[in-house]
Parts: sequence; structure tokens; C-alpha cells
Amino acid sequence: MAKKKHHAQHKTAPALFKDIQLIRQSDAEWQIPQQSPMRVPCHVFATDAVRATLDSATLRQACNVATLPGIVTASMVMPDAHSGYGFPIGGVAAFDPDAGGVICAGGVGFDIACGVRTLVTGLTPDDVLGKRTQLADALFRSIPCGVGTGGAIPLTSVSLEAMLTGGAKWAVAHGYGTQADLDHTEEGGFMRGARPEFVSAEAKKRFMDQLGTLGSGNHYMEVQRVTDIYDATAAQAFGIAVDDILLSIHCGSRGLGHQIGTDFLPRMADKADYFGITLPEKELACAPIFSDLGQEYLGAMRAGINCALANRQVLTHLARGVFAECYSHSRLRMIYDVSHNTCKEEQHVVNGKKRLLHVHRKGATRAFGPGHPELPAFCRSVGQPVIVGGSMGTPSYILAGCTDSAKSFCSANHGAGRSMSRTTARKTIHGKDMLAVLDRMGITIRTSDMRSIAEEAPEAYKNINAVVEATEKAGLARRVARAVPLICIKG
DNA sequence: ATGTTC
Repeated sequence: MAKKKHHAQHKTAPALFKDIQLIRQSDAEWQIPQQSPMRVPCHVFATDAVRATLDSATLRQACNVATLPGIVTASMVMPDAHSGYGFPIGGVAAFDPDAGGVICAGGVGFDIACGVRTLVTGLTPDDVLGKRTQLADALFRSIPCGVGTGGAIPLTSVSLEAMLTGGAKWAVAHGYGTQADLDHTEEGGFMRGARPEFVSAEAKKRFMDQLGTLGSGNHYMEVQRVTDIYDATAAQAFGIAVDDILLSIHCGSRGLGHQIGTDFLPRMADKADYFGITLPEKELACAPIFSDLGQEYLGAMRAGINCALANRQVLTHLARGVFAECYSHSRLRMIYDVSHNTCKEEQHVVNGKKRLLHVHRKGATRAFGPGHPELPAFCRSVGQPVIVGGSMGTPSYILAGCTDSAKSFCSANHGAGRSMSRTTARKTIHGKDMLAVLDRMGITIRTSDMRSIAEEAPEAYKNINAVVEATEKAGLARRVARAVPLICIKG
């Protein structure tokens, strides 16, 4: 009734936050003070060097997030942040369901549970250098990649439902890995509370032939060499040493997660009036956690998390086959698997009081510190492995969560972060030249689409060393190891 | 990110 009359107001985004001031708190922390209609301030984690990479669109989006009902403490911005769909990529926000808190589909992102897992191969640099072309070709042949590419492992509607509930655990039960893999995966390999019945038939249909596929964009499978160890104790706990050869897999939930976002965003936007939520922009559409729609999205999103975990598990199995084909002594032992597009229910201490919050991490990695009760035994004493994937041709880092990471609801950055849009990168960078440069650097690339080489060029990303330095200086996570790429299979 | 602008 009266609600209907104001419907148009919610459709039009008012020009909020024209004047955004960053107030320095320390070497690597800034605050954007709360101003109406923000409910909380923004906390921005950046050194001076990284602050220059945070454009006004990103900060405005962080302020928009700060207006949402039930947000706790602050809207947070990681050092790798850049603007995304509604909600910054590299954004973290926690909501209290008991305070009217919301679940925001744009705060998770389209590629639900996109993430990285890194394994130690048991090989030496000489093993790889001696068979560089053979290994690259074998990986490229066996790992389906690219837009619209299907895999070799078809699902049935029955097995798909089980996979959406069981995640990597389902994959292991079907022969695609080991219990040890699950012990080194967030959530022990599967997300509780998945509700496949809230995933649309269309989303399910899109994934029927996508299990064990890499996808496109920034997704990759990369062979890396460890060049530096910064924290010997944590490196030992993670089982990494200098000159170890690693395999990193970066991918997500493919068409299924994307379709969940596509399905729920308009449903949330349409019900903003009904829920009495004033949206700063439509792209931030959300629903109260304690609403049918909010619960449906959470159930579907958790199924999407399981989909991504199963996908990375099957890709691991495929990679093991390739390595076994090329080497008699490889073993591909998991370090850890982290997701960086999620919303998870977690207990956090806020002003000395324990609260159960829904923590959105969009392009941000969970970074539980030492002693966190949810951590598996292998890393309990040193903190969670935080895998920070580099862009093509640049180093990756393995960090560890710190006690101080509590200030960001136990979150850290997930990568370098884009500094150039895909469109600009395509216009200014030539994929073929890029490949030649990388080849001279000793990096072998195989790709299904030359356009992604331009889009994913190192120049299109922030300097990962500077980003990681900011994360460390802010106390969110500390450096454990650095690795450089040798072979990269690009989607 | 994405059956690459259903």
C-alpha cells in the first residue's frame, strides 16, 4: 500500500558520498568517518603506496555497504580492493541477524566460493625445467578451460544434488582425492547448511558438464617454485621449503554460482520495499538474514560453496593424473584450500562480547589467527594459511592469519587486485606480445583464449608485493612464503 | 566471474 507508493525511490540511486575523507589511523590503517546514512564508519587497510590504488568508486561502494541494516563495527576495505558489482572486491562486512542484519548477494559476488588451493608436488625445479613443455602441454590437454567449456566428468541430477550437499567430501567419496585433502580444506571440505532445493533448475543445468573445469577470466592452474620463506615455523607447519614446486588451482563454481547470483539479485531488489530497506544502489540488493528469501539465498549460496569445493577437488584429481603421467615420484600434497567469495556464519568478539555474525568476504580470504578453534590441527598453533594468488607472471604468497586479524573479522586480501578494467587492458595490451615477454621471463603459458592474456596481464593488476606489505603492516596476516610461476594454464 | 550483452 504505502510501501508501493515509494517503490520508485528505491529504484533511483541517490548521489551519496560525494566527499569522502580518509583519516589516517596508523601506517596501514585509515578510517572514513561515519556520515548519514552510513550506520558505521569504513576501515581501510592500506599503506600510502596502496592508498593511491584505491579509487573513489571503490571507497564510495564501501560507504554504500556501511548503510546496510545490521552492519557491525565497520565496512572494511582490504589493500587489494577495487570496485565491483555493488560491493567492492576486497570488501568485508559482518552483519548481526539479531540487529536486522542482511545477507547481500552482491557482497558474495557472482563466482560463489571462487578460491585457491595450493599443493606441494614433491618435485624439484630441475624436474620441472627438464620437462617444462611436456608438463605444460599435458596439463593443458587434461584440464578443461575457457568460457563455456565442459568437462570429462558428467553429472546426473542425482549426483549433482549430492555434490551440492557434500562438496569436496562428496568428490573424495567418489574417488577424486583423499581424506588428507579434506583435512586441508576450509570447513573440512564441505559447507553445512547447503539447501540444493533453493538452487534453480537453470543453475543446476548449467553445471551438469562443468565439474572439473577451470573456467576463464582470472582462473588458472599454475606450477610455481618457492623462492622465499619468511616464517620458518609456519612454513614447517604448512610443509613448504625453498625450491619446493607447488601447484595452485584458482577457480570457482562456474555457471552454477553465477546463475544463483543472477537469480537472487533481482528477487532481493524487488523486495527491498517489502523489507523496508533503502538501498544506496540496486546492485547492493539484500534481504534480512531472518527472512525466507535471506534463508533461501544462504542455502543456495552454501550449495554454491560446495560446488566450488568439489570442482577444485576434481581438478586436483585431474592434475594428479597428469603429474603421475609425467613423473614417477610426484605426490601433490595439499597445503590448504581457501574460498574468497563467501558469506559465513562465524563467532566474533565485538567490544568484549561474543556475537554470531554473517561475515561477507568478497575477494577477501578468511585469516583465522593462531589458536582459533575452527582451525585444523596442522595449522592451529601458527594460524590459517592465507593463499594470495598473483596475477599471471607475478609471484604468489602464502600468508598466515594473525591474532590481530580479529580487527578485520579475521580477513585478509585475496590477491593483487585489478588496477585496470578488463576493457582497458584489452585495448592497451597485446596478448601475443605479453606471451613473448612472459616466455623470456621463463614463464610458460597455455591458454584457450588470447584475450584473457591481455586482460590478465601483470600491468592490469596492482603490485602484489606492495599489497602484501600493506596486509602485513596492518596486522591482518604475515608472510610465510613466496612462489614464482613456471607454467600457467589460463582459462 | 559468466552458455564472453537472457
